[in-house]
Amino acid sequence: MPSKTINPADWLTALDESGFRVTTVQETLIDIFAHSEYPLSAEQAWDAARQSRPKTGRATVYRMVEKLESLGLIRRVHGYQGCSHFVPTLPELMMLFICLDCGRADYLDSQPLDDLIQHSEDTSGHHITDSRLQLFGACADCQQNA
Amino acid sequence: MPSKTINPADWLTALDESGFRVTTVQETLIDIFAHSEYPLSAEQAWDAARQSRPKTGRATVYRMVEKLESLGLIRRVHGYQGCSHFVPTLPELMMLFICLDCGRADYLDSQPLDDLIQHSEDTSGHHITDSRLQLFGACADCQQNA
DNA sequence: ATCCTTATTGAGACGTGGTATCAATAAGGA
DNA sequence: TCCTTATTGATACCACGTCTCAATAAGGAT
Repeated sequence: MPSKTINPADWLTALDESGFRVTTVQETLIDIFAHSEYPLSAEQAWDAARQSRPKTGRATVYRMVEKLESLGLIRRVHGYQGCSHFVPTLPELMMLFICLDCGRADYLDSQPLDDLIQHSEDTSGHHITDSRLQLFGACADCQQNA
Repeated sequence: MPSKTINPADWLTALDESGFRVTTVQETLIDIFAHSEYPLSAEQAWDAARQSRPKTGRATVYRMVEKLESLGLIRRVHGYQGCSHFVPTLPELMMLFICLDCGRADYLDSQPLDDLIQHSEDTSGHHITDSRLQLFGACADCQQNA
């Protein structure tokens, strides 16, 4: 499982540059998402947030998740315990693999997907503007330990 | 947009052969899903069902959707107005394209996806057991009429 | 055709995930 | 330090989906 290189400070900068105020809830939630190896739901993030910041409100967490997603900092994982879990986005690595044993996310080079999209456009005549691909299975580690 | 070849009678046969009783609600709902060119939510299917069969219950529709999905007769569309819309499954054509203009579903040959998965397994060492791919954009027709 | 068993249904209560409202709080520029 | 206003927290609310259970209706046996 490759190590992730995510810097919470960059996320705060991104929020700041988008014209949002930087608050303590944000720092808390960004820390939670940026450091999670596992897909997290808003509800789970709320639980986590209240451990260090008990008065954190539920709506705030949902608003924050929406904001982080719209800024492209976190991505929704479709089909892992529903469609409401999120993982941090890694730039340039858009293909997402989730291990169904340990639950961890892995990021794969998106070039094959880009190629697939190009090929599909060429053969179908459609103009493809958005895609989502989710891969599930057993990661290399879990296969070995099975 | 290629025409679909879906036969509602086959769906009833599939239910019958799976040991389920064949009922009038089923016929109604199968007709609705099998003939829809657009992704349909359970709620929408419920509305449609009550037009011809007013006493149809909500839970029944949800149960039926679950059954049809588990039999592989309909597929969930991820990321088009949420993740709770369904389209009929076309065997062998697993890649799904949704036009964001007209909303219609189109089915693409899944070979490129199979290749992508094979390639990802080879390069990542993960064993991939499940995948979902959704493509969105403007279909050939809508591009022309734009 | 009729009966009998039991899967399926319909109605409505319920639960959960997510949103809207609004007064209170706190960023951060003046 | 003050002032404006974005953000927050509490809570009411809503939508989607599930559970329960008595009533219904498939469909095999007679």
